[in-house]
Amino acid sequence: MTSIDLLEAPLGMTIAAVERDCGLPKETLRVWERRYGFPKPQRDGNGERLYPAEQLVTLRLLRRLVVAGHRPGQVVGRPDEELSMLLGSSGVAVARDGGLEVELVLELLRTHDAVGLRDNLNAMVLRVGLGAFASVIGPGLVKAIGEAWSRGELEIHQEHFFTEQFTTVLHSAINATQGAGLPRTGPRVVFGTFPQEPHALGLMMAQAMFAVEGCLVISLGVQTPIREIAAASQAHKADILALSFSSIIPATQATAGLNELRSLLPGSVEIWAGGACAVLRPKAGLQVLRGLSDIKSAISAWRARQ
Amino acid sequence: MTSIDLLEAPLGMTIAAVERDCGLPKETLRVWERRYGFPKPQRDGNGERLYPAEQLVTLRLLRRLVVAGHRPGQVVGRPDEELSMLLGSSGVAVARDGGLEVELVLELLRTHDAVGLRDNLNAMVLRVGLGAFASVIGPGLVKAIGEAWSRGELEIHQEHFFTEQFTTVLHSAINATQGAGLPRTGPRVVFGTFPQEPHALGLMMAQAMFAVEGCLVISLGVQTPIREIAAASQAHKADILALSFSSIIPATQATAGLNELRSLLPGSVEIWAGGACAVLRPKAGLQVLRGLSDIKSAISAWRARQ
DNA sequence: CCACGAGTTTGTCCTGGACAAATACGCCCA
DNA sequence: TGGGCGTATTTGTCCAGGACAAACTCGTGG
Repeated sequence: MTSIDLLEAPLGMTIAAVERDCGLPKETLRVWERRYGFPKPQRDGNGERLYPAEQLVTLRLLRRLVVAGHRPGQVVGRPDEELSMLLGSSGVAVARDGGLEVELVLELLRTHDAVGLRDNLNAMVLRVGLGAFASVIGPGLVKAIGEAWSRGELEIHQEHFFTEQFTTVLHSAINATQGAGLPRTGPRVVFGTFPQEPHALGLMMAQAMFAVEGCLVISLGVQTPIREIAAASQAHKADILALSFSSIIPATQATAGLNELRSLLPGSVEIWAGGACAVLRPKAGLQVLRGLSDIKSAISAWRARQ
Repeated sequence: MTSIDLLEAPLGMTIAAVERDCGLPKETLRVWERRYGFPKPQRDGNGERLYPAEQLVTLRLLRRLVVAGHRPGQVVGRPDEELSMLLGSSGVAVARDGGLEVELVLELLRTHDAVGLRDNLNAMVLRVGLGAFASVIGPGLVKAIGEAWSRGELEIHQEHFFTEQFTTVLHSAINATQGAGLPRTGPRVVFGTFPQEPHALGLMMAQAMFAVEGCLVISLGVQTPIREIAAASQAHKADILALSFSSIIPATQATAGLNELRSLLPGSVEIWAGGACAVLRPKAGLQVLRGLSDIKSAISAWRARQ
């Protein structure tokens, strides 16, 4: 019941707020400070850590590097410029290659053009179709905006605003595909994420991909306890349970959770996992999709199996 | 990097697994053990806690009770039967007065009828209009489902599922009102909630009410830092900043945050607050809306003032 | 009946130590 | 030179027990 970090004081954010913001557990933040001398937060009157904004920027960089495979001992403590260089060189080629759509959306965000953003997102769906929007344009936008944010080129509120608009447009399109009377030719699919996984956009884009293939999509939203996911899959008589993993979820927890789910569900329910979490491995009773574009063919394969 | 808590070992689950499963933070689990003597997990060879399955069942009951308002000191340590009874009786003057829509939706949730729920929600919007749906039916549904959940009549996953469907339908309707070319006669309104406020449904219903009145709605979603809310309001040249408060946010923090926002924003931006948080009081530069139905007349008053 | 102050409860934070899983490194052998 | 394998280092997570402030309860007085 310690003070909630409202009005994120100019002095800094509490350790809990940093955990939320950067996705680094409190324990890791403390042990990094002990071992590497960074982060070095100030302390409030009660000796509690207060992380200033600059260190948050560095921590976000560090997290991306660690996720990308660098070891903390090698990168924690280096200056920001060096970290950015490492990030740039560490594969994934920043390269503003996003295409026209990405440039357009970034410009609309920079100019705070709410009307333009909504109209253009809706227009993109109509122009290229929901499938291409959700599997190509959407991931490109999400990636580019995440990178722009971690480079400090976008404010938090601009990212929030984008997420909200994107969500609205996607929900609207998904709802339209599922209307009464439309034929349903595909499997019943239940969607969810693990309790530690708050990232909703990947899940929604996956939903869209299944929806355009004529599936019945049943979403639980994000952060559902594992046995609730299992219970929902059975209650809805799902053919497939689709789970989304971003890179923030530790690989060990992802595999542990998947194992538990597999043991809770009958073999008739297939489990499909996808997302940026690169460490997932297919095994008996678990199908791993490398990207949103794989969904179409995976559904075809499922149909063939029936 | 501790052991993977795979398939709920017969000996028990690690503390991290319990945190995920029950939603109780590790620190709370340890301090409950220290203070109340429960939970009392076994220890592995290394002295680490291993929670047996029975204690997990109790912990899930306890969490529901605490969320429902019971204090840990009163309930931790009681036998399971007693806890279940408390859960059953904690319904505060139930009164299933919800009307036909509420009964219908509860029944659809009980029978896990995904298609029926979506079709009926969409049909309700068409039948009564978005305004009545968002100000009358929506709040009734949310309230009834929250109560049913706290009585244990609905599972967590059923509530998740409802939230997701309701969100999709509402987003779809809001998106339709804001299409290109439609006339906009009302103010520009930015929406958000404070960082401690994760409840999105109230915010979305408010959005819908403003949208049907011809406003330009610009949502930041939930849990935006206060100075990001202020920055967004100015960047989007908002006429009104609309904030939603559920009852989970302490009144002191709500007022403190509102004061800070008022001081950050120019007088030309009105601040409107609403939601279940009953303690809000209007003051200079702050308008308090008692319910979603007040929004229509408040917008008329705003128009008259211009 | 409501407001206010003292007392209790409760969640979160702290330190510094420990350990096992994961990773890197050196070595031997082909 | 290159590929397995045993050892050394790194790193995330856990532990105990103490502390404190926010939130809540309850009794008192206007």
